[in-house]
Amino acid sequence: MYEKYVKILKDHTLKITSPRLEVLKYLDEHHTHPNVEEIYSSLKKTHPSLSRTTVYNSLEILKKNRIVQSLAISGSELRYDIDERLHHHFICNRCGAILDISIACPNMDKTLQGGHRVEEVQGYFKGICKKCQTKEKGRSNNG
Amino acid sequence: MYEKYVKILKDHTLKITSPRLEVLKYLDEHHTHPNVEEIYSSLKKTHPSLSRTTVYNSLEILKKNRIVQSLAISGSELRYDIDERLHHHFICNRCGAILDISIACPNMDKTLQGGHRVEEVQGYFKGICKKCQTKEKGRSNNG
DNA sequence: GTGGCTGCAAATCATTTGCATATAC
DNA sequence: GTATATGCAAATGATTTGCAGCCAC
Repeated sequence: MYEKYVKILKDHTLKITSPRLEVLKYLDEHHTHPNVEEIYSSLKKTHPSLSRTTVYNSLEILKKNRIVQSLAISGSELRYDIDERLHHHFICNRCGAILDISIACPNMDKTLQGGHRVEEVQGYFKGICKKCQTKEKGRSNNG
Repeated sequence: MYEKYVKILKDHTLKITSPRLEVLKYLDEHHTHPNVEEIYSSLKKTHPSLSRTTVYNSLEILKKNRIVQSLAISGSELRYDIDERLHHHFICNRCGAILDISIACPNMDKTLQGGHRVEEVQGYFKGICKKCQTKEKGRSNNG
């Protein structure tokens, strides 16, 4: 059940603790780009002693080890994602859904014109998702 | 002196107020991607009655009118920029500088694979800027 | 004249910090 | 056994809100 996550932590020489395994499992099973509150309140149900601080701590160390990445796309709070390289994100300005975008952006992991070394690229696409467009058509074009 | 900014506001049928003109002028003259505090404390010197709230309000309405854009690139606070379309940003993880990147990312202003309508694209490139790389070489490769 | 804007103080909300206890190795 | 992680409560810091007075149009 947890071997997969144990392995990930071991591979990065991180201590194996319950909160880290749970956070990792949660992100692996929910590719919805949850914020801290969502992760916390969900895990709290089965692990009542869990604290928000620990969720923050766990995410922080997973992030430092490039196991997860944080997204500032929503504006108000950070959202988290298992860090599979080379994908970007779309946020719907209507419903707030955050979707993975698999187009490759050129110039990743390169040195830019000015000589700046790029270590990470995040592409944030904002607009109206398919679903919300359909809804709009449905009720003509008012509101 | 302010005609340029008056025109911008008029073109968007916004009321011409001193805070709006000053914020606009500040961003036009400082392409450093300042945060609210920087804008506020700078303008406060010459306009002592200015309030932080008004800076927030002004930026908000300028943003709604697509005259400025906000960047969530720094993590902790929003940074602002005169909104010239089609440019992206690089942040140096060492010194925190935010630089304009002029490469064009494909797939802007298009409909993505999933049928999502894109209205805005922000590319955040993170790494080590030229200057900081030079500094590092200077002192060998420790610390 | 009036609706929208400004500016103040208080509230909110995500995140961080300090610290005592617990636990992985 | 010890360094590190957890969990609690309090602190911080950016941003928002409520509201009274003011000003652009």
